[in-house]
Amino acid sequence: MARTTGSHSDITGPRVRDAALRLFARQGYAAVSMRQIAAEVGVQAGALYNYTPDKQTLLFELMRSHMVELLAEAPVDMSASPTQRLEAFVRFHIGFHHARPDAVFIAYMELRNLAPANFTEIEALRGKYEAMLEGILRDGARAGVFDVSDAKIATMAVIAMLTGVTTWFRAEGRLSLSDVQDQYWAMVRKAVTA
Amino acid sequence: MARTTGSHSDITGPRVRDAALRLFARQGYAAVSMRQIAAEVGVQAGALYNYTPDKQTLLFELMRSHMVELLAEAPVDMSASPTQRLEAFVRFHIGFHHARPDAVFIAYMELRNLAPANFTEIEALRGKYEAMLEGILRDGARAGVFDVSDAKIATMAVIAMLTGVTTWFRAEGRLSLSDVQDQYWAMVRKAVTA
DNA sequence: CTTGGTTTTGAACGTGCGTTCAGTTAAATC
DNA sequence: GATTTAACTGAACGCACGTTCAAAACCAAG
Repeated sequence: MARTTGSHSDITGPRVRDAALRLFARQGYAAVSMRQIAAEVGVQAGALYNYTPDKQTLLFELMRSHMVELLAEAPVDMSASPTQRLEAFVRFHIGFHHARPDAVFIAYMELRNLAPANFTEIEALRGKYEAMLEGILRDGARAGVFDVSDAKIATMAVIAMLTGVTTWFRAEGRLSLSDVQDQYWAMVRKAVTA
Repeated sequence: MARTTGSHSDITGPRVRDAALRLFARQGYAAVSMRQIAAEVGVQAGALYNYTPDKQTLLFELMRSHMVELLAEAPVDMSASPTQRLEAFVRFHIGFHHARPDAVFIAYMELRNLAPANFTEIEALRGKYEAMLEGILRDGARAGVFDVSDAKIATMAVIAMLTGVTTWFRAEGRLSLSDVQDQYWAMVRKAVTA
């Protein structure tokens, strides 16, 4: 057996995913060719097929790993109060998404380019994440500290609001990340508080 | 001069735009071919070029007419109180966007597929619309009825929240359009009120 | 029925697509 | 240094793309 360590694939593999992530986010999945990704990495198009069975799977894996990471890092502290849990969620969501603008863009924009089976799987992961927020809102409503007449609607409203940050916020600008987190938390808190 | 009335172009033109709107929204601009649009209309691909100089302009005109219509119909009543104006804006935004899900989808998802000059023009129109909301929030903050530490952030937050409705709301579901408008208005009101 | 302009067809253009694969290169092991 | 095998090249496959255009079809007016 030859070349098990120091293999180029340890380097090229991540570079393929990085290039695909960036290009898909900037131009859209359908508008990016395998040759473009290959050129970005510095190989020929054929070499990409050492790292993905096809273009569709490349997109799917990018989205899946993003969602898995999101779920793994989301704060879960059931001993905290609903208000504390909601604040942690809001700050986490903004911070996590801000650190991965390309992945966020893809996860929200390229759903329609997923093959049906892949779409189902990504949607299930997204559903889990939304359920975390919905649970917080329901617990708070039951405890009387939140006033949300429909937890599902409030969940969608808060997530849309938070995710929107990635469309305009740039850290070089007028505001710091924690400024933005503070202000969004203030708005969310007021919106749901009884 | 022959065939000035009863001309087919009066029929085919709108049908081309309708088909393009629907297909672009469902599959994305880059993933839709001119032949697909033509097939939907029932003509050959070449015939489309009687109605648009090229595919890019077809997308641009769809987006532009959507934004122009949005600006034309947005409520402007400077004699009303900031709270009343904000409520009218919230209800209008949800209602207008709900009636045009395909156009909304395109206007928010296909910006990156616009040629630079076209992008600039669409962004200018969007900026005008956002300025309407920002003006309401600033007026309310000046009058002391709103508490928004940064009107720009609040504008982006509210618009993202409202636009998110189109991603999940279907009128056949559990909730009516006015249910949704009521609940979003309740959340927005609480979020910005002093 | 003829005329004349509008609308559409159908074929063609060059280009780039995703993917495959035989062959080449290069590095780790013996 | 020979062997082994992972990694990559470069060419090719059939296909679909946006766009063009001469010719045909069509229809209202004269």
